[in-house]
Amino acid sequence: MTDPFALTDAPDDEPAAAPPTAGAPAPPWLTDLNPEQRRAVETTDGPVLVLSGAGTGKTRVLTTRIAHILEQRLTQPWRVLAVTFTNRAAREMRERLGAMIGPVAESVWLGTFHALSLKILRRHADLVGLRDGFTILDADDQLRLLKQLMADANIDTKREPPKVLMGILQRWKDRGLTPDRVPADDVKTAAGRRARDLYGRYQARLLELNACDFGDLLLHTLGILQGHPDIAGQYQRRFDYILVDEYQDTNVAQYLWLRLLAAGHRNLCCVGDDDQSIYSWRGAEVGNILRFETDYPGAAVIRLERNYRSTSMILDAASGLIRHNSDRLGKDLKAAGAAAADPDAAPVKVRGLWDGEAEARWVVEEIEALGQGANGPNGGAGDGGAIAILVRASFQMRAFEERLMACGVPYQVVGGPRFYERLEVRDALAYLRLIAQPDDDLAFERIVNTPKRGLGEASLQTLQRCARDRGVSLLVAAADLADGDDLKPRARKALAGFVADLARWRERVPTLPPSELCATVLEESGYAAMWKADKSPDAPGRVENLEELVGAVAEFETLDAFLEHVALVMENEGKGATARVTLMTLHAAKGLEFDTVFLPGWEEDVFPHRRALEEGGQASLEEERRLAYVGLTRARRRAFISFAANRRIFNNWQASLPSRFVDELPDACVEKASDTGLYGAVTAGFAEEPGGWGTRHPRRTLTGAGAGAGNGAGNGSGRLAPGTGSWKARDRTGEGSDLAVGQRVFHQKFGYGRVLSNDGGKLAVDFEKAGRKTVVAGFVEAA
DNA sequence: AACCCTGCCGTTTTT
DNA sequence: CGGCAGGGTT
Repeated sequence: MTDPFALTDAPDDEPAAAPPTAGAPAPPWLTDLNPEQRRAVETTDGPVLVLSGAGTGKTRVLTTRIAHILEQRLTQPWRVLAVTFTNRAAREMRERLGAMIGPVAESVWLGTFHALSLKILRRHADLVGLRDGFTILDADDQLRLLKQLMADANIDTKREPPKVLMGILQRWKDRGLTPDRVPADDVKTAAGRRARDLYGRYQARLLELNACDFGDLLLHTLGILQGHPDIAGQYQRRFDYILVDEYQDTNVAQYLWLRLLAAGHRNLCCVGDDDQSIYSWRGAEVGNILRFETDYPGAAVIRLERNYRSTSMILDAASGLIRHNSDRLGKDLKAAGAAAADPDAAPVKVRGLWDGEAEARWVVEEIEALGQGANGPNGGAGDGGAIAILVRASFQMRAFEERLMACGVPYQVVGGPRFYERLEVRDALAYLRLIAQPDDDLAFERIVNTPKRGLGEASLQTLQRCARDRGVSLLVAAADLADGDDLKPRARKALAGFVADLARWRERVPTLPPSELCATVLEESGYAAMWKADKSPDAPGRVENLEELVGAVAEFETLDAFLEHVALVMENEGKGATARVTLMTLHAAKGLEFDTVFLPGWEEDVFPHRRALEEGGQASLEEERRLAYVGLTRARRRAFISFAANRRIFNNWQASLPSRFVDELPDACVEKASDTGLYGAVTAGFAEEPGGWGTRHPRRTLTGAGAGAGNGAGNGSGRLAPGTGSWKARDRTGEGSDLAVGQRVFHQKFGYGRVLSNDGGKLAVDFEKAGRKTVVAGFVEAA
C-alpha cells in the first residue's frame, strides 16, 4: 500500500445490502466481549462515552463497534468516521478492522485528526485562501518563518524567544482561535498584543506561501465548517457514525470539530480515560472528557474496568496511586486476564539506590536476571518477554544506555530525533518540495546555497527585495534576476544554474518515478557529494540517511503523495527490528505494553518534575501522577520502581528525596528495599564509597522516619560488579569479535575510535570524541 | 563565507 | 558539564 492514509471514497448512492437475516448467530467478535464491552459496541444510537481504563480493550471495542455497525447494515463503510491521534493508532485500528471485516475496512474514513482534516481541506482550500497543492510546514519551517516576521517587526528575540511565541500561537490554534478572535484576556499586556499581531501576520504570510502548519489543518477545516453551513451540512449528513479514540487528549479545536460534524445525528462515540490524560501542556483539555455528559445530554456512559493486561499487584499499586487525584470520573481496574490468575504475581519492587549509576547497574542486573528465563512461554506472541525502561525525561536515558551497552544487552531507544527531522533529510526534502511547489519560499531559502553555490547573504537580500516588490515567490524572482543585471555576474550565473536545474527536474516529474527523481536531484545538485566529501564523524550516517530517503520515496507512485505522507507521518517506518529492551519516555509509552517495566528516577524534582509543579501547581501534580499511572499500567507481569539518593545534575551532586508517589503506593502490593547506607544509616556497604552520603550531605534525610524507603536492611547492596550477562549482543555477532587491537572502528553513538583491547568481544575503545569506553564488539564496525 | 567563541539553559512532543 | 544558537571575528 503506497499511502496508508488514503481514504477511499465510494459513491453515496450505492444501495445498502439487505440486513442480516434474523436469528443468524452473532458473529464471534461479539460473543467474545465482556458485558460492558458489548454494551459499548451495541449502543449504536446517540452519544456514548466509553471510559476505558488501561488494558481494558479499548481498541477492540472501537474496531468491533465499527464492524458491528457495518454488519448490522446501519450504514455504509464510507459513512463511518473514526478518528485517532497518532498514525500508529490509525494503522493498528485499520489492520484490526481489516482482519474482522476484510478489505471493505479500507473505505472507512479512518485516520488522525490531521489527516482527515487535510482530506476535507483539500476539497475546499479556496475558501480559506489556499490554492491547490498547498504545502504543510513542519516545526522547523514554522519557527524560521516566525523569526523572519519577528525580525521584520523589530521584536527582540532575546526578550521574547521565538519558541515561546510559537507556543503561544499554537495554543491559540489549539483553542480554535483565529487572530481576530483572540480573546481580550490574552492581549491585556503589550506582549500579548504583539503576539496577537504577529499571529495575524504569520497567518497572512502562510497564505502567501500557499502553506499551512499543523494547527491550520484543524483550524482551517473548523473555519470552513463554521463559516459555511451548507458544507457543514454536507459532512454532517455524510458521516452517520463518528468514533473517537483517546478523547481525553482532544484540544478545543478538535472538540469543536467533532461537535460540528456530529451535530446532526449525535451518533458520537468517544473512548478515553481521564486518568491517562498527559498532554495538557500541548493543548489537550481533560475538561472535554469530564464534561461529555453535559455536552451531550442523555449520553450513555460505559465504564470498562476489567483489565486484561496486568497482575492484580500491579493494578492495585496503580489504582492506589491514582486515587490521590481529585478531578476524576472514577474507575477501579480489576484484574481479569490471564495475569490476574497468576498465583505468584510479584509485588511491585521498589528500590532505593545510592546514585544514578547504581540505579542503572541495578536495573540492568535485574534485566540480566530476567534474561535467563525470559525465553520461555512468558510473553507468548507479540512482544515476547518485552522489557521497557520508562523515564520521565530523556536526560535520564544516558546512564541506562551506557550500562546496557557495557553489559552487551541489546536495546532500542524510542523517540529522539526522527528520520524526517534530520538536517540532511530536511534539506533533501526541501529540493523535492521546491520542485513540487515553486512558491515554497522556505524550501527555497533552505537550499539555495546548500551545497555552497556562492550565493550569500547579499544576493539573497537582493532576491528577497525583488520578490517582495513584485509580489512573486523567490523562485520566480530568481528566474528574473538571473536574466537581468542586478546581481554580480558570479551570483547571477550560480542563480541561473540553480533555476535551470530546478526547471529541468520539474520537467521530469511526470515521467520519472519519484525515487529516481530524488536520486537524480541529490546527485545533480551536488548535495549527496557534499556529504560524501565531509570528514565529520556523522557524515557517513547522513549519506546513509539520504540513501534511505530514496528508498522511502520508492514506496510512492507520485512525488506529491510522498510529500504529503512525509508531512503527516513524521516517523520512520521500515525499521522493524525490535530489541527486547526498549528505552523511552513515559509519554512515548502510552498505549504500549510490556511484560516487565522499569520506572527509574522516582525522586522529587525529577518525578514529579519540578518545572511542572512550578508552572502548573496542583493540576500539574495530578498530571504527573497520571504519568506515573500510565507507566505502571504498561506492565503485564512485573514492575520495578527505583530512586536514587544522589544525582548528578549539571555536574554537581545533589541529594534527592524519594518521590511522593513512592509513598502513595499501597503497602500491600509493593516490596520496598533500599541499599544500605541511604538516608542516614551509614553502614558497611557504603562506608568506603568515595564521597559518602554521611559526609557530603549531612543534613538531608528522608522526611519522616521510614517514609517509603529506608528499611536499612537492604539486600545486595554491594553488588557493584557488572553482571556477566547472558545476552552478549547476539544480534550482531560475527563482525567485531575478530577486531584487532589498533583497529579503527565506528560506533553509532561515540563516533570513531581505536581498539585498545579485545576481551572476547568486549572491547576497550579510545574514541576520538567520547574518550575511552568499554563497548561490546557487536556495536561497532570496522572503519 | 567559514569559523570561533561566548552565553545560556537544561520536561514531556504528535501531527 | 555540554549542546547549541546566535553573534562576532577573520
